Amino acid sequence: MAQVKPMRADARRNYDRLLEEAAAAFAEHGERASLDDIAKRAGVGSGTLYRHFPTRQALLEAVYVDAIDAIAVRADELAAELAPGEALVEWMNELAAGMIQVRGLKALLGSAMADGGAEVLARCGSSVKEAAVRLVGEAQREGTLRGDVEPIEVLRLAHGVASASELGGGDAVHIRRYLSLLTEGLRA
Amino acid sequence: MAQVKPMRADARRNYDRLLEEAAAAFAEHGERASLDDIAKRAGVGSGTLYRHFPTRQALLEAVYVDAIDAIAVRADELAAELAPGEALVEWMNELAAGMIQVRGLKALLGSAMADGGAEVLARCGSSVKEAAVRLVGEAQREGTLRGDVEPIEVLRLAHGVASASELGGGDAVHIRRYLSLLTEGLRA
DNA sequence: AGCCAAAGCGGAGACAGTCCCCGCTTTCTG
DNA sequence: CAGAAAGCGGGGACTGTCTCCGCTTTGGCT
Repeated sequence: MAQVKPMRADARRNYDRLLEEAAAAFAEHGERASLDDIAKRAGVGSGTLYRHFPTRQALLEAVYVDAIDAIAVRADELAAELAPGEALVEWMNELAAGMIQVRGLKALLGSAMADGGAEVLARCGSSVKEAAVRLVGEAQREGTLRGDVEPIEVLRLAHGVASASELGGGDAVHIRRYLSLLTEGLRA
Repeated sequence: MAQVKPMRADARRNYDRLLEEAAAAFAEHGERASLDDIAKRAGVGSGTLYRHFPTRQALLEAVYVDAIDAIAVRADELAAELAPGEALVEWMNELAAGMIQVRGLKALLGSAMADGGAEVLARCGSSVKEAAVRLVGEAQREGTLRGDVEPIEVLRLAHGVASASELGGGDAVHIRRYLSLLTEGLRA
């Protein structure tokens, strides 16, 4: 998705600098870090920040595009290594872990998975959705995943697992535990 | 929990008025409604609001004590009407529905279910926790619920179900669906 | 090289929210 | 009914968001 018209050199410089500082600030202070502060740290005026990224959401999206793409790529790696059913569960595990560890990613992906959130994050959310479609399809063809489960449901359940795990501290043990309760079911 | 020393008449009046307006404001504008605005609507200064409720959390807690108690009471009603396993599932369903419908309740109960959140909401959170202990115990004794599931895990899973359902619109159909996927498990 | 239109910058400032402080008012007590 | 204590309230400091517009930088063009 290269610019149709290349950015002016100073604009490009500021854009990159902002992205860099935003990543640092979000990592340090959480997804609610002050935007004006990010601008200051990047050595630009706040107007410049808001021109490049009209909303906090837009900035978060730009910052986490890489993390989101990595999640989508990871789906294919797992599909190549493991049986379809295992690949799906392992992917959900990594997806939930990513949503917890990378601060702000859960809310961001959440809005991509929300009912009318299609347009908001069309670009980066879609690669994750496509990955889900593939993994779910294969697991169902294999016969280890319930046939009536939709890919979007799997994504939302991963979000739910992340939410539940977060309450317990959000470490790997909790994620595996709640994911296992989901895959196995609560029935005796 | 009556005051050891009764409140002064004007203090009591303001307290009640604030609670009333806060409930209206949270219902209307969500849990992030302006606190100064609530004070204004209640006809008191912001200082008065902050004296009675030092944090937003404290105000939310006070507003939703009733809703939370109702959830705890509902556990016993369901236990009397249904088989233990069904009572637990139905309660989780109502718990998740409550967390979505009563705006702010999900975040509030979330902090009560969080790892170190014991003290924060000791009072109103504990009645819910005790209800969970009862329902889980009976369902396990009956043999319809996995024996290794902890009550706190059930609460966190209800929170997770609410999170997942919210992404789909948060209506009753979604809640039942995600809860059913959890109880039955994802395996074919 | 030098010009100049357009692209882009940046920070002042309007606005909204949170929360504290402390002089003033109301209530309760004897 | 007076005095002390409890409580009030709103001004104001502070932080964050976001816009506006005069000024600067850039890059194509000669």
